[in-house]
Amino acid sequence: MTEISASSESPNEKRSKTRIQRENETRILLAALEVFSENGFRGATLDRIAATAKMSKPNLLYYFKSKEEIHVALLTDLLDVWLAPLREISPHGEPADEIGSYIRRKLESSRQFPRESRLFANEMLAGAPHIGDFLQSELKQLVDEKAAIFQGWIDEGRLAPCDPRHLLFAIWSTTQHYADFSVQVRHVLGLQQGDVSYYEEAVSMLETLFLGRLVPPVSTD
Amino acid sequence: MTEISASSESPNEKRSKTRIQRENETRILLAALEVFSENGFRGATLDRIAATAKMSKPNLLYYFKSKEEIHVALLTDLLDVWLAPLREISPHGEPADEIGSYIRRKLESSRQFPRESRLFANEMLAGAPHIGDFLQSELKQLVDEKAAIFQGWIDEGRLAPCDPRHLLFAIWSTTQHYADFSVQVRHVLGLQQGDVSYYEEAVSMLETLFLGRLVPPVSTD
DNA sequence: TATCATTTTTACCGTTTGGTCAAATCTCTT
DNA sequence: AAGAGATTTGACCAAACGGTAAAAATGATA
Repeated sequence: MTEISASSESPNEKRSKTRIQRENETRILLAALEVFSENGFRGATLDRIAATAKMSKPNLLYYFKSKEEIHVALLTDLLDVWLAPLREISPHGEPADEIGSYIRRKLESSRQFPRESRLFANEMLAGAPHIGDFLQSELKQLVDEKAAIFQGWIDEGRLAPCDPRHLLFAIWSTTQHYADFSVQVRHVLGLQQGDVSYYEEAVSMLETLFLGRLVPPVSTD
Repeated sequence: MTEISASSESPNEKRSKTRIQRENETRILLAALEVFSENGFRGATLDRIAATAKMSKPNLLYYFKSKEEIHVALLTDLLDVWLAPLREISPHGEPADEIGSYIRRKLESSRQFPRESRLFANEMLAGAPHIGDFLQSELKQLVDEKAAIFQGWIDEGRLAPCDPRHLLFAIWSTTQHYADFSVQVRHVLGLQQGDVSYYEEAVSMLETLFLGRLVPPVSTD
């Protein structure tokens, strides 16, 4: 398995990109996101990606020289999206505000980028063969940093005692669930295919859950 | 896509099973669980399943007549495992006890059957092509029933006001996360491959989270 | 130990898969 | 309008894919 490091485009490592190049690369990446996020890396096929992108397979391979290269390109973009909401947590705000807005950012991310979320989930389920390094280095480092902030709040009595890392796990899982398990959510709630109206209820539920007791000075009554 | 309904075994629909038959079917199912749970239905191959089961592919197909039949057999077994903890929730207990023990049952299920959990997650990510009916009928019905219990508690002031279905989503996601995203959990916590020592911390975190405020009369101090 | 059903293997089949190649077409610049 | 470079296509390939047929090997039973 090739882990991601430096991304290199296919036609002409150097010269700036053509209009057609830019258009087609986005089309391919969009189609690939659709297919990879549904079936995972092994379950996806170049034929399906090409068909979704309305493009012949050899033409697709003119822009990305392998299935893996497309996947790596998607994952690279994804990791920024994934980390962005976490980075914003500040040690200077009120715990309730910081956690509350982090939850809202993550939920918003689930609503806006459900396929990216499923792409990430698929990679996890497969054992993170392509982004293991990222998890161990970049992510771990950022989590350590943010966990320290939480721990500080706990020590000051501004946050209920708990394991900061597991608090993050709880936030990640509950928010991503609405993207990754949206089929189940919709079926249980009796909603149609494209209906994502449950996000308002989700915000309310998760704020009640995470801010109700974990952050003592705040009352949600 | 074939939805599951009645399961039929391959050799001899009627006569009782041989020792060899029983042994080989379990070996196959175990190997298939390993492969399907990592790569999903499309990403899994009969060759890999056969290799994992230390069996030739035609021999494997002597016991199950298609890839799909193996998958259906696994999903059928899975659904019972998945529903069991939910069924146990009783309207007669204390909200804090019922929710607390439900969380512990779900966490225990994640620890004991992580591959089953990932199999389920893969099916969700793919859009539930095989168990869509189950979600809409059996699961929805059971959820409606249990949600009514929660709603009763809310009306009696024994549970903080919230959407009962979304409360269930939160419990499902947080508990299953430890099985489905175990790679991420381990990497972030800096643990080794097989190390699942984080489950104790998880119990503690989730009890703090779900029982801290949602259930007012109980104090976790 | 002979017999019969069960189990396993070997050799295969048609299709799908990821990927290549050279020729054909298109686009942009001059 | 012509030439060069960028783009697209059709024909193809070897390997992997899900699955089959029939013979060979094994197991149970009398």
